[in-house]
Amino acid sequence: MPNTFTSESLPNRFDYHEARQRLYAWWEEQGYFHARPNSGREPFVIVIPPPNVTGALHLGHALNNSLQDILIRMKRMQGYETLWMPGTDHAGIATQAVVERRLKEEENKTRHDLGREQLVERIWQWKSQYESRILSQLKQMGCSCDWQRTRFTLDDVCARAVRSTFFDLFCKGLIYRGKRLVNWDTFLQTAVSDDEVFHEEVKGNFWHFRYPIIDPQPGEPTHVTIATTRPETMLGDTAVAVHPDPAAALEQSERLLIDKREKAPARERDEIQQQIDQIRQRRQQILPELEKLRDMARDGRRLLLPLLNREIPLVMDPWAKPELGSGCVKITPAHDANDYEVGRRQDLPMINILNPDGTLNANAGPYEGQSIPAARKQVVADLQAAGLVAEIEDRLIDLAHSDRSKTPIEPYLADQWFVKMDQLAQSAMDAVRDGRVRILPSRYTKGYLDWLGEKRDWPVSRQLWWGHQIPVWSTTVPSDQWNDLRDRIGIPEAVNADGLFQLVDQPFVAGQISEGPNPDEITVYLCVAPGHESLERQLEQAGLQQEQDVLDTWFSSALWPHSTMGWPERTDELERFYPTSVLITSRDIITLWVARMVLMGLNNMGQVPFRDVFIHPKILDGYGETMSKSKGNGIDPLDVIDKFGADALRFGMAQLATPTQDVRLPVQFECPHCDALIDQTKKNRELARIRCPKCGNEFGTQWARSEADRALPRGAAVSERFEVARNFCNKLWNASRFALLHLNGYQSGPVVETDLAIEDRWILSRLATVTQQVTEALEGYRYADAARYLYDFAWDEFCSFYVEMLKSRFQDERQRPAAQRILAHTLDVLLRLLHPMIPFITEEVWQLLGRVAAERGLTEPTAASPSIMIADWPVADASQQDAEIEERFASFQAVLGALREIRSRQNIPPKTPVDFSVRCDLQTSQSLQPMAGYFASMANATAIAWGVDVQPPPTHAAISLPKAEVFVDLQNFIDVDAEIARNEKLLEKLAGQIQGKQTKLANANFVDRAPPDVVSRERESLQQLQQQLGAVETTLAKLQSGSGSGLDI
RNA sequence: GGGCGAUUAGCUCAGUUGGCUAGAGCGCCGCCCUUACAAGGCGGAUGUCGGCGGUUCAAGUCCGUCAUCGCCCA
Repeated sequence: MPNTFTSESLPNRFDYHEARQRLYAWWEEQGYFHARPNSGREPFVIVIPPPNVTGALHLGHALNNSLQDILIRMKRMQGYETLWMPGTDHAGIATQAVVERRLKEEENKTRHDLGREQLVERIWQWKSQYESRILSQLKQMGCSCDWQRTRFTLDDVCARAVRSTFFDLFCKGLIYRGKRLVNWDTFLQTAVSDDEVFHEEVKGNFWHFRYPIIDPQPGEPTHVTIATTRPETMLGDTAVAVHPDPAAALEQSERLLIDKREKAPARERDEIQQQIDQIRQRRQQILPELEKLRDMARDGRRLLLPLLNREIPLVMDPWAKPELGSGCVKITPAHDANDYEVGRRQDLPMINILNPDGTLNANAGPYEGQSIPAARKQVVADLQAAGLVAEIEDRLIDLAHSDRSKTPIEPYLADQWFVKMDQLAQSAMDAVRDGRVRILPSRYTKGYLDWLGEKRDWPVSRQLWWGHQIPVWSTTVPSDQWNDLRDRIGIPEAVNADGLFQLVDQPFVAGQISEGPNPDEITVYLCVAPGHESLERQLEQAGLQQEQDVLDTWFSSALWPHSTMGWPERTDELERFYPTSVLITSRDIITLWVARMVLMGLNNMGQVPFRDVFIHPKILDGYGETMSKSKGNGIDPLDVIDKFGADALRFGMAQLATPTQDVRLPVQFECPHCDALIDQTKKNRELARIRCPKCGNEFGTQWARSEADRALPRGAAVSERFEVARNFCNKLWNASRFALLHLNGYQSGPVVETDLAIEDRWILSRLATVTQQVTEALEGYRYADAARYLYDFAWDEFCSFYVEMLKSRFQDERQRPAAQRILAHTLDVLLRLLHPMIPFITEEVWQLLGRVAAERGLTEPTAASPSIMIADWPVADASQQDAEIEERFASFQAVLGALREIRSRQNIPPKTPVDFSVRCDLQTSQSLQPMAGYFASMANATAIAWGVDVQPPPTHAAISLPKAEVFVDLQNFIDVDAEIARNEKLLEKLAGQIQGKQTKLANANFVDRAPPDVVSRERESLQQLQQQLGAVETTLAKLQSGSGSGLDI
């Protein structure tokens, strides 16, 4: 390959598609991503928050992973042995739901048609498809993960960790089985967690029913009225409750309302007053009856549950609210969360009336076999026939739906496995409280601690087929066969208080004895340690069965920081890379995942899983809504990469990563015909086809289903926010192109002090500062700051000034060698600083630069490393930071700016030269005069006079700067009116500012009490303003007198 | 109901611990296809910093309050 470049050999746009694939493959080949536990370097480790294999990655993942890679790449360059552990999560319910839904849609089959084994096989197929899609997305983004270590939460290594953990917790007595009211998805036939439930208001009714009282005494009510939104649940009623002290309860709510009324703004008071009046009314109207019912409840009186004719007690419980409805409430402990609590308090039977598929079971008597809606209709009709329906109200009902199947959730009493959380949660709280784990930004700490502080036991079983099957084998025997069973499988005589034991001579099986489902039955649960399949077979031969349920996905995710490294084996990886350095994730899984990782890490490893948790913002669309496929406002990172390049995607992400909690990213459709960007609206995002307003052609969207729609070319959803980053990359490419074209004949060698021009010293000073700022910003997770420092430096300083100024120096044979060395060095450092954010373009330029300038450096040039990925991270050289030079340069920039402004205001064509003079002190003129050539090359302006005594030419435009006045001779072009207008406006502005300062300085309080340096700064600035004002006044006077008598004053 | 956060230019956002004349990108206006870059260059216009009150010599920044919006928990 040639070692010189021509403008033909270097395209003026970076071909990011071609370079991305070539460079990534090369990096991987070189093994740069692979971490070696025995390198002796200090480790820096991140485990990826494993994406769900449910679907492809979206922009939120792109943000999350960009931030991880940026940090990993910087740390790698800083000399750490870096490990970025990749992998994916099996996402139990989500993935199974997706596959089941497709099964239904495409083959009209349910999972029961397939059976467990086949369904799981289908899900594995889905998994491998999406896993490779996800990993490919990460690779296209440039992520430098250690792919040789890729894990999956359901693979053998992770499975072993899960089993070991479960066995350990079981032995410690932290696992138990219990009844619990769960959110039952009747479609998927599984419990779903609260996080997988969404609430939606639907139209419904509030039915008021009357339950007869058994043998009412004279003067007593004959019926109790209750109300419900779900009539069929009355079949599971086991009591009706009345408040134990309705008078006190009414009084209390009245007090609260009065209190609220006092504090409320005026316009809300009326409404509150109405509520108070209502309570007072109730006290008159229904309190006597409620008190009577309360007394009857105390006497143990009973009601007859209609339709089933079951006797149920009237109980006293504060859950019954005298201020609502009739004041009495039906209690259905097996189908309502609040009633469940009442049932526990009052020791009521809990009658489950549902089958797992949502039909009614035998407990529903004549309604057995009906679906919920059918039963609801029938129950209402039957009650109506019996004359027991008091009223039917229309009402909006807040109904829980399953996120996965979109069907209504039924509260359902089921057997579940739990993890006791008290000690585990405490350990995770302590780790954050004492600083072993830092959560950043720190405001998220509170949520973490509050959540753990509730110490609610963790239900870990899921009625699914996709996941880690619970490693427990059980059997139930009548108590008279207990001894037989005990002998058969070797249960010891002695068990501890919780019924825990270890099998005789068998340390790999722990067990627990508990009551069976029926009286006089005993159930024994045996948990088997991993790696003992023959024991499992023996238990099965002895008549025990393995639990059908699988574990909550988060159970395996919680182990991720150590399971991925091979725990429970004591691997080199664990030894070297645990605990990890930082976890980078988004706030919605702080409790679900982060907290659980901390407590599991502490339980299994005795050490926290990571030092820092960095929480990055969440990406919303332009309307402030979370992006999702179902809304149609999601963006596929690959579409962004396609349009703007992976570097632009990453740089854009870094720019977004501010410490706020959300960032908005307006979404556009890209017309596939003309590339126009069309703003996405709430309307058009739901359309299957859109007509481009620019070219008039139609394109399809993600909603295209019909054949005609699908035949249209697809319009990708992207965001023009990445355009900024793409333009930046292009700017960098072209600055690099300039450098490469001008480094012909480059020879490495030390740069000596006398070689340095002011602009060299300036750019080196700025470079040192930026190096320091960027390093500090990234180390503090301030990505957006780091991106801004680099953007501003590269564009506004390196390109706009330094490169511009080099153009004339390259014309000079004597200056060229040093200028080339400094340019090569500056570009070299800049590329390295930018590499973590925009790895592809920086590597490409690095390789090209290596061909013309293989050895680079200021004092001791050395050979550049073969890849920028493994080049040293720049270290700021404080000795190059020079405040005085920066100040001098700022004066230069100010004068240049004044010249350009005057030119522009006066509409002087760029090619027309102008003369100017500068009135300033000696020091300023000495520092600016040597830059005369740059005024010529950058503003096409020639300096004709410098100094204190400079007088403006007769016809001129002037700009007054803090340290100088710039006069441009305008005898050929002046536009007097424009100049007068500008000066008048300026005059007004200056006068206002001076007024403000004068008032401030006239204030004795300010002068006495503000710090002296602030006061003197104010004085100085006032003086400068006054000076500028004087200059403007003079100019204005001249212009005005001149305008009457022609231009040539 | 409790908690967290946001509100700064037409749009998307920066503005350390209160202290020079509140910034950027996009968009807009004017001039320029200048041999690194029109995905560019040069210049310009645009803000009662959500409202009200308070603390302070000094408030976009601190406190209170109201309004609007978002998220989390119950």
